Amino acid sequence: MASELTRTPRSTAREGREKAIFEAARSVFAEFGYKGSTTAEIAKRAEIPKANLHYYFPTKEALYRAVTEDVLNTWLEAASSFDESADPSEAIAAYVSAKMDMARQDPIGSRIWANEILRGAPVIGDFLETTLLDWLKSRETIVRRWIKAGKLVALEPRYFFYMIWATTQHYADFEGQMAALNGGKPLSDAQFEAAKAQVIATLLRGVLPSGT
Amino acid sequence: MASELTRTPRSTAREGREKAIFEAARSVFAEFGYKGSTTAEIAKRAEIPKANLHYYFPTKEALYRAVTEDVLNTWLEAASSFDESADPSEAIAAYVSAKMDMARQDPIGSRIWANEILRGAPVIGDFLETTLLDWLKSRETIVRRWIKAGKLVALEPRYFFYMIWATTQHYADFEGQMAALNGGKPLSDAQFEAAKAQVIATLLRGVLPSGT
DNA sequence: GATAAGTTTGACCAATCGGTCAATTCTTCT
DNA sequence: AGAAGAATTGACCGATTGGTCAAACTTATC
Repeated sequence: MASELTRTPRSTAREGREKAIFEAARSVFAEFGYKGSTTAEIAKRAEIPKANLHYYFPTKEALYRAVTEDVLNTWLEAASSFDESADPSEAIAAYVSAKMDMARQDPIGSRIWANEILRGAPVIGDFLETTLLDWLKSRETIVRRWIKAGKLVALEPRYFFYMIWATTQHYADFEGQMAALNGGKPLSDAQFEAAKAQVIATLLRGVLPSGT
Repeated sequence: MASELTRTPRSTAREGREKAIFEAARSVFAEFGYKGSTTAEIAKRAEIPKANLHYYFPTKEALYRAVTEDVLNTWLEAASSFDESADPSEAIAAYVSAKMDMARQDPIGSRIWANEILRGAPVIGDFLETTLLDWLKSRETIVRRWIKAGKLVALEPRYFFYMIWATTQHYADFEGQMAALNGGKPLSDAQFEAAKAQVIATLLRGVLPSGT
C-alpha cells in the first residue's frame, strides 16, 4: 500500500494509520468521486489531522491512485474465475457468482470504478485499453468456440459480458436504490442469495441452447 | 424549466440562455456529481459569466434540483412504455427497447441519476420511496400474474427489473468503458442496435417458458 | 540517557469555492 | 424619444480547497 520499497518491517502503528486513511479515502471517493472528495473529509473519517494524511500520501491524487490500483487488483482476481476449461454453464455461473459476491463484499470498490468511468476514466483509461481489452478478447474467443460447438446460442460475446458486468455491478452501485425499494433496508443475505441465483438462472437460460 | 408561473410569453433570448445553462449543468453534474461540480465550470460551458448563471438559478442546489426533476420526468415517460395489456414478450421487449433508446439518446440523464444514487440519493430519495416503489409494485403484480398463467418462468419480479435497469443503464453510464473497449470509438448505431436486439433476446429467452 | 530518525500537529498559504452587488447595457412599452 | 424594467457583468466577499512547514512529540539505536 505504501512504498513497495520498504525493507524494514513496517511498524503496526504506521500500518494502522495508513490503512485507516486508505479505507477512509475509499469510502469518500466512492461517495463523491475524485473531484467531489476532499482531503479534509478523508482525514475526518480516518480520525486524524489533515496534515497527517499528507505525511503518508503527499497529494490527493497519489491517494486516489493508490485506491484505484487496489480496485483494479480486486477486479483482476475476480476475472480469473472465468474458467475456459469448464462447461459454458459452469464457467458462466462461476464468473457471475464471483462478480455478484464481489459486489456484495466490496461495493465501495465497484463505486470507485463507476465514478472513475463517469468522469471519463482519466486514471484507469490505460487499464481499460490494455489489460481489460486483452481479457475480453481472450474470453470472446472462448465464447465463440462454445457457440460453434453448439453449446451456446449465437450471440455477440461482448454484449453478453456487458450484461454480466452491468447486472453484477448494479448490486453494488445501486445498493442505495435497492434499499429504498426494500423498505429502507439493504438486501438481507437471503434476499441477496435469491437475487444471485435468479441472475445466474436467467442469464444461463438466456444463452444456453433449448433443452440443456 | 423556469418558473412555472411565468405568464407572459418567454422571450427566446431568455429561454436560450436558461436552456444553455441547463444543458451545461446537466453535462457537468453528470461528469462530476453534485459536490464535484462548480458553478464556474457550468457557466464556462454555457459560455456566460458566472454571475449571470446566478441570475437565472439563485443557487447551485436550485439548479441541480431543476436538472434532477427533469431526469425524473424522462424516467416516468419511459416507464409508461411497460404495457400490461400486451403479451409478456411484447411488454418486456417494448420496455427494454424504450430503456435502451433512453440510454442512447440521453446518457447524461442516466449519469445524473447514477451520481445521485452513489451519493445516497439525498434529492431523489423521496421519489424512490414513493413513485418508483409504487410503479415497481404494480408491475410486480402484472409479472406475477403472467407467471401464474404460465407465460413466464417462476422468478422474483423485482430482481428481473433490476436486471433490466442494470443492463440498459450500463449502456449510458459505462459508455466510456465500452468506447475504450471499442477502439476508442463509441458504439456505432449499427453496433448499438445489435446490442439492443441481443439484450432483448437474451432477457426474453431467460424468462419465457421453453418452446415459446 | 542521549542522539537521531520517524511521526504528529496546529497554524498558515494561495487558489478556488458559492454567492452578492452595484453599475451598466439591452428591451419593451408608451 | 424616454422612462421602466429586465438582463448582463466585473469586482468583490467570506468560506473552503489542496497543500506546506516548523515545532513538538515518539520511537528505535547505541
